Amino acid sequence: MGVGEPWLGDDEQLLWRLFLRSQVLIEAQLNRQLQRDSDLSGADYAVLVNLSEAPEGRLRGFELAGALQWEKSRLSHHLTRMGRRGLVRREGCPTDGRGAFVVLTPQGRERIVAAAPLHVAEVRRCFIDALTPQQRLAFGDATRALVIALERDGAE
Amino acid sequence: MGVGEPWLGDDEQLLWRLFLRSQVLIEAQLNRQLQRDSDLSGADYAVLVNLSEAPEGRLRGFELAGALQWEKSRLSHHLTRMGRRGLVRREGCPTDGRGAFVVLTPQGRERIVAAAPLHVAEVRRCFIDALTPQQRLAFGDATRALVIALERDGAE
DNA sequence: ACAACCTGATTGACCTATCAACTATTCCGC
DNA sequence: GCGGAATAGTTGATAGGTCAATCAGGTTGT
Repeated sequence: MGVGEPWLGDDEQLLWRLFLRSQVLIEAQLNRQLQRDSDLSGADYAVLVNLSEAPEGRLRGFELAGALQWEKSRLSHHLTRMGRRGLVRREGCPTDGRGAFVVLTPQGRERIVAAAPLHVAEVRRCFIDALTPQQRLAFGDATRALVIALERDGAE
Repeated sequence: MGVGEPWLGDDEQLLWRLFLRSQVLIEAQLNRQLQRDSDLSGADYAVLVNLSEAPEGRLRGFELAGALQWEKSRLSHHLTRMGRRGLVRREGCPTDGRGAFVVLTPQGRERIVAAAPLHVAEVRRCFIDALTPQQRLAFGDATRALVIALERDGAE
């Protein structure tokens, strides 16, 4: 036994399946809301939030990719599509010839500013308000432990 | 402010971002492991697990779609691809002319039997063992509340 | 019996994600 | 400074996901 049993116990199994299910449900719910109210995908929203929080609405590609935990090629394709819709723009980096800045356009900023309150309200409704204050504390504690373990693991 | 503030407080914001991040990280980690060790995607694995737990490794399409919470068209496309790889097979339903059974092939069963212990070990390593027993209890409690709220919401 | 409707499933078009290969630039050791 | 390794980003092929349309087979009401 010592190091950990190979199989999961019933309670562990249940916990894991609950977690998987919560992910699927909440992602679906929030994507629906974003699409319906703001014509944005969850991916679009995540990109726009990151840019809008950066100074002058601009980030280097690799910074954005890191923040989102996306592959560079996914980011590149996605930015091309968002560029076509006028949400972002690419700009060369003067100090590093390889690199590029991703810049929020004025329309992009308008869109995220309009979308955010509606989205936040949905997050509150589906997530925050579904938990008691005690549950929120305990949940945050456990989730933090999880994230820390996973990030240590991923960093290597 | 009674009904709930429009914006999220710092602690709420943090909780939400932790949750999002935990989802991204754990999904990525487990998909990587499945692909590397067993040449299966998370979706493949989920299908195979459901079939292998069903009597005789066979389920009606709509049952499988329900269990996975997938759209029928997603399932259909995915089964076509898995069929090409010899993991599953379709079979007509004698008692309902519209319907079809999805059946685990012998190779499919081999694959899931080989994949499961490795995958479970990774779930244990990344998820179960990253939490203390107290954290697991609290996490399960909160996640259950979340799932219940989301399912009530989705059902209407 | 038969029309209207519902259900289980498939298809095709389109959008998104991943992987491997590639280009261009910078960094580093010597 | 020069050759090799590492880094930033793009591209194209392919796999996966969503939506709307379709189809065949059941179900229900009259």
